[in-house]
Amino acid sequence: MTGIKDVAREVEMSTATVSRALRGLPGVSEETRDRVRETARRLGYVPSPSAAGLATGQTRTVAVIVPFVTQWFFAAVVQGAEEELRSRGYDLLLYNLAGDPAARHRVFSTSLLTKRVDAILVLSLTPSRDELASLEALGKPVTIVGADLPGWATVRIDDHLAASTATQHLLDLGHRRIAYIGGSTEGALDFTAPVERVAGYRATLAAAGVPHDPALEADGDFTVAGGMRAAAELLELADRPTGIFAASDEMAIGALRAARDRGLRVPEDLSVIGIDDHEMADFFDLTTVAQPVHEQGRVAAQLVLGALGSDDWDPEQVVLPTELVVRRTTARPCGTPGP
Amino acid sequence: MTGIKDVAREVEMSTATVSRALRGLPGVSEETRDRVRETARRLGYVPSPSAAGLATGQTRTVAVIVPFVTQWFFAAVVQGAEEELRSRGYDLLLYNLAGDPAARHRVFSTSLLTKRVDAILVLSLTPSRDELASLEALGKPVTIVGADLPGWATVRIDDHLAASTATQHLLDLGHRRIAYIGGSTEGALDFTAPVERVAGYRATLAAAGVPHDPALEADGDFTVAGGMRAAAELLELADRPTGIFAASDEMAIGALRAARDRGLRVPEDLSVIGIDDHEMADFFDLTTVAQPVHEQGRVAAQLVLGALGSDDWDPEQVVLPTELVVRRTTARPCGTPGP
DNA sequence: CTGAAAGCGCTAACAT
DNA sequence: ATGTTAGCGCTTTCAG
Repeated sequence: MTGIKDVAREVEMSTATVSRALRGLPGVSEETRDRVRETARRLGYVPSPSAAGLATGQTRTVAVIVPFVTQWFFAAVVQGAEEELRSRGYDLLLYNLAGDPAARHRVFSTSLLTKRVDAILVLSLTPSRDELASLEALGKPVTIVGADLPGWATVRIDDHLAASTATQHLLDLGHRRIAYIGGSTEGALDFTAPVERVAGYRATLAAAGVPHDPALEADGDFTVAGGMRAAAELLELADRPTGIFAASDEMAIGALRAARDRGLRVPEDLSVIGIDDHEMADFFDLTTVAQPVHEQGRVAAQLVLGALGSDDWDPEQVVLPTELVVRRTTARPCGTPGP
Repeated sequence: MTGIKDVAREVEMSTATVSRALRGLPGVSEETRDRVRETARRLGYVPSPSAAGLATGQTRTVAVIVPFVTQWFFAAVVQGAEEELRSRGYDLLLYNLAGDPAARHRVFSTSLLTKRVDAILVLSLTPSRDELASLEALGKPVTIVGADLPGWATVRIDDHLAASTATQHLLDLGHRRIAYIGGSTEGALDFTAPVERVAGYRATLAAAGVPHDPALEADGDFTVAGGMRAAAELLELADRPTGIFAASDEMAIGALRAARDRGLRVPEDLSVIGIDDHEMADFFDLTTVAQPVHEQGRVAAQLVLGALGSDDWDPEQVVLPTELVVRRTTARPCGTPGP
């Protein structure tokens, strides 16, 4: 295994010079730098991250904590973050919680991450008070994707607005019986999104003078199967909804299926709208409120890397825009006169 | 930041003893061990991976190289691997190629990974000759998921058999015009699967005495959109197929949509079968050949960790079973008498 | 069963 | 512009 000493010996210089030359530090003649670079390349020299890390206290690695990699949304955010990190020479350590509370506890509680990474990206889960304290205690830059946490660096969409946009779209089409499929607003993995989205739904309905009907709110667990179950219930209601707003595209897709199973036509008998603009949304002709998924990963990585640069970091709160994408699962309810 | 010295001072012992005690090495009295453990816990001591790595030459980290994290299959394999690795105290460094040839080249060519990880997991992409040479040169345990590479540790399914099972299922139902949607068999990310699957399809057809028709083979790029495009072409054929075998569920789902767009009923007018048992397969009532996805990740991790234990490693080739899952997208072609 | 001391491979002051 | 000299925090002989 060739080390820095081998390179130094070869160019007949000290390891210090080699180190400086290779890292582009000032105080090395151009000629020396070239010679060192060339020699290092020829010898196949690769610096040891362990040694460099021990000497500098930096690992050039960031931890990405994600609830479920298998969910498209998270995978896409991870991908965005990975691109940005790699382009800046950072490695990405993946911590997949996969709904395991023990895993979650381990990752947050012990300072497992302290000496392992330079910064942390937390995806779409709101850390508990204790967990926030642990994160803070790490004394490392942390960026949270998908949560609204004053004082912390966050990147997210305006969930309240997104929900409002979706609900308003249905209202504008003439719907009044509008159901909501969301996720439980508490639990081991408590996102901010569920809370804000249901609030946006309610507020928009209220603003339109539509009375709130708790029977129209169902829990779809943010999965296709859950969305299907929830929609099935809603569609059994005596006074069934004419429109369903699902807080995620996956649940909306489940709702589509539930409608089909009952012989309901979409959008003639039932309108369905989601949030995300999932990979498969176009495929399902699903009307949705699109959010920049990949972009959230990139921006989060940028934020956290920015912090690594300057020492007086001001945790920024980035809110990325959403956009209504009208496809073919929403229309005026039957019997409504056209515009 | 509390280090091993702090713990040593506290228990009034040498750092050597503390190190031994904490790592469960022999030669430490039970009493001392307990006291050290307790003190370390109290002080919130966490060993520095950089320092330990420098001293031992081990990083307790494994690299996982994946073509696209956003594809469910890969994400699921990663999740399986992550669980296994974490349970054994290893960290997972994610390298997402995302179709970027430059990224791929960087990861494989330079010995970037040499001093960074103890072992490597390569998912579902067949390394080129050069890449294999680089991997070999690392001198670290490597396990490849989804490829059949004699001499290397691999875990995969029998792709030929899976394709054969799918094709035979269609044949058994009475289909004769059976189309195949696969992926290009060459390219930057050349999997083993495409090659083996198309071969299985052809062989099974041949064995049944069905003449080979190149017009019935289309490229679906292993994506939903690609599957839809490919199926659209196939269904425009004058003598169109009565059955479509897609080499992945995502392409099969695309085919389903293409059929629907043309007003074809599935399975009455067209049978469709895939491979994977994708998360959404059940939802689409898709008949498929299921493969153990999560399991492949776990087993791959086990293999590679096993290698880390013993020094005379015998690279094992694990083939996991597949299973035909008949749902409701396949049936006898119209006009065929029942059994 | 425990301790002293010598590194692991690199970086960072401080010299020159 | 380059070299010398200490470490970084842990593990590991080798002694005792």
